[in-house]
Amino acid sequence: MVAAGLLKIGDVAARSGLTVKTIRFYCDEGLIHPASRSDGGFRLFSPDVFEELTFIRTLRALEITLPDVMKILESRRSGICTCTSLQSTIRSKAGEIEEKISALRAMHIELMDLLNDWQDCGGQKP
Amino acid sequence: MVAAGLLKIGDVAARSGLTVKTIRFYCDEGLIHPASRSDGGFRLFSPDVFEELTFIRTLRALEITLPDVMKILESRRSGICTCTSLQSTIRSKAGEIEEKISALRAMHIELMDLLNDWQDCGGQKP
DNA sequence: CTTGACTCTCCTGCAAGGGGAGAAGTCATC
DNA sequence: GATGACTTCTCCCCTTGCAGGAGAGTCAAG
Repeated sequence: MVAAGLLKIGDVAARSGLTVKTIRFYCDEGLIHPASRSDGGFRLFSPDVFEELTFIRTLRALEITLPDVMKILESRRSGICTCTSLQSTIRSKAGEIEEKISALRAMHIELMDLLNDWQDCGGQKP
Repeated sequence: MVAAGLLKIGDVAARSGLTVKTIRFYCDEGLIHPASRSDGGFRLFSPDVFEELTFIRTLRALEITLPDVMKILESRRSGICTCTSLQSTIRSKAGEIEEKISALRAMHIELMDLLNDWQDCGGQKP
């Protein structure tokens, strides 16, 4: 063990449910930062990273883009209240989700209509 | 005009609502085929292409992938009844859409809960 | 014949990572 | 201290469905 309490990327991946690739990618993108590096160059993470990764996962599940996630994380870290921007981001996402839901509903109805029309196809070319 | 009744890619784009880039891309991918080429190499399309492009747009709006779209188009062109494969494709897409809708609903509820929890933030760091 | 609009092919890039190569680090054991 | 198994490192290419641009060639009109 290189340092007490610090975790290697594989441990972080296993406990967070994300892949090593993804965590490395988030580091490269500046979303998270390893607490330090081992002498050999291994990324070493503080356990605090799990809270951040959970936060990131939540935002990503809402299809918030990585640049937006980064902005929110930076605000959060800087101690500036992100309530307003976060709320507006989330509110707009909620709106997008509503739109998507109705678009999908319309699609679903259209699909069902299509299937009904073809019930009696009988092997003919459509 | 190089040939009577044939359209250049720009005309097809303008009337179909797709971009020139997209049409060229569909040609490259083999989804559609120009009726011929001009001596200088311009793609020339029969007006029949609009029907196919409309069909493609419908399938794409359902988020059916281009390879799947191509399969369906090929079956359609070959005269083989595509009812079965088309129906199964569409049925699975309908299933996916249902899943997406419920996932989005869950997200939406989660978002609303989040927003409600933050009603009384009062400028504090979350 | 020239001009301007259109089109050609080829290359690069996007989101959000995944896959793999080849080299190097780490840890436990002998 | 050396070995062997496992992990991690960086670097590069792949994905989907196009968009953007470079540089060159084509078309139709004046």
